[in-house]
Amino acid sequence: MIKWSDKKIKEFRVTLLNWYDANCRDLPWRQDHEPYHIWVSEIMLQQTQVATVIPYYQRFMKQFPTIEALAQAPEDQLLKAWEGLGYYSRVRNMQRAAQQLLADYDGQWPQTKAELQELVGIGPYTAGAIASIAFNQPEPAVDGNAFRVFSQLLEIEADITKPQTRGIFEEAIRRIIPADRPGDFNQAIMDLGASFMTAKNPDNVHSPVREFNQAYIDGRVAEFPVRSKRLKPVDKHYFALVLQTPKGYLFQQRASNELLAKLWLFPLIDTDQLKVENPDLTDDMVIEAAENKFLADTEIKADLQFVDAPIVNHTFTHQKWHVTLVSAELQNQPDLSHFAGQVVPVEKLATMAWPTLQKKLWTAYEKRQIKLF
DNA sequence: GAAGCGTGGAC
DNA sequence: TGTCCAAGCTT
Repeated sequence: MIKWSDKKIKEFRVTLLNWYDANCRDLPWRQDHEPYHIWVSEIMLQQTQVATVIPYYQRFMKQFPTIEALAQAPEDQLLKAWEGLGYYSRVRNMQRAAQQLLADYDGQWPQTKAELQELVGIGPYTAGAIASIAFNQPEPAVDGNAFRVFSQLLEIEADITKPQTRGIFEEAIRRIIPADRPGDFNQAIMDLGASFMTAKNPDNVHSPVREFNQAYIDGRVAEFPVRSKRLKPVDKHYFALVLQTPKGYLFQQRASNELLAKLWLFPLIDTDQLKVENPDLTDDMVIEAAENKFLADTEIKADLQFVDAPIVNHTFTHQKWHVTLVSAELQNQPDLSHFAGQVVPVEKLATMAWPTLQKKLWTAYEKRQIKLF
């Protein structure tokens, strides 16, 4: 498959690793090869930029310095430490894997890629990264950087969004990766992909591996990697009800099978669904219908004076939410025995793990215009 | 195998 | 504002 001669492969390794030795990034998780450190960093780095991860990693390591600390941590503390990173199942899975490591492996890490992949949250990329960086195994670690770099070096035209394409890249990399420094090799590819061979505005003129970059030589860099287009996010519409009571704010927990699973948000009403259930509903009646539905569902007996309706937009990977925020202050504590949620005192708000949407809702709430008349 | 899952940076 | 992408994994 790969056309490179043995001589060219050797020259590439030397060129890449010499460059890496002189120019590798000084990152907090590169201070040692502790599998726990490599693991936590790799999980955080999934679909997340290095600059974003650094402060999270440093705080996380202070708070949960060992596998044991991670395994024993209360989930709300873990989620608070993960707040704002997104893909919250990552930290839940990581804790499960930590417990798995202690229970099934007596805290001793398995060192092969296949065994590592058995742990929840560790897929082919992360298993390859841990195996090569922490355990010196000659395993490929194919992330977005590796897809981009090798697709250009070797002009691989397979669509990288297809699951089966990974194997093509892994096979090629297995012939190139050096047995003596596999971890450095994989990390060098990632540093290359983050510096010269970037997705946007690459600088191949100064790239240390420009002579090996067939796509660059052929003037075809922009053609690689081949990737099918992603779908546009679907629009969704909600009302968020901010209810302040003497004992605190009302929150509802997201279901475990939906977006932002098990996180706590202001109560939301799906107004798209409301319109499906009641096709005659006009736009200016939706707000009242939403409020009435909420009061009916919760059996809260109160004369709510909702004010304002700022709209908070938030885009997830597959959905674009348009959330109209309405708020009311209840002077007397209502009967909440039929309310499926919790009342959070003001002083406890800061201990909750708020996804970015909830932060935006809170900001909009604080900025709301108080109508005096 | 396709779809679902968060967020922020860069342009 | 829109679009693409970033050290992907699970179902």
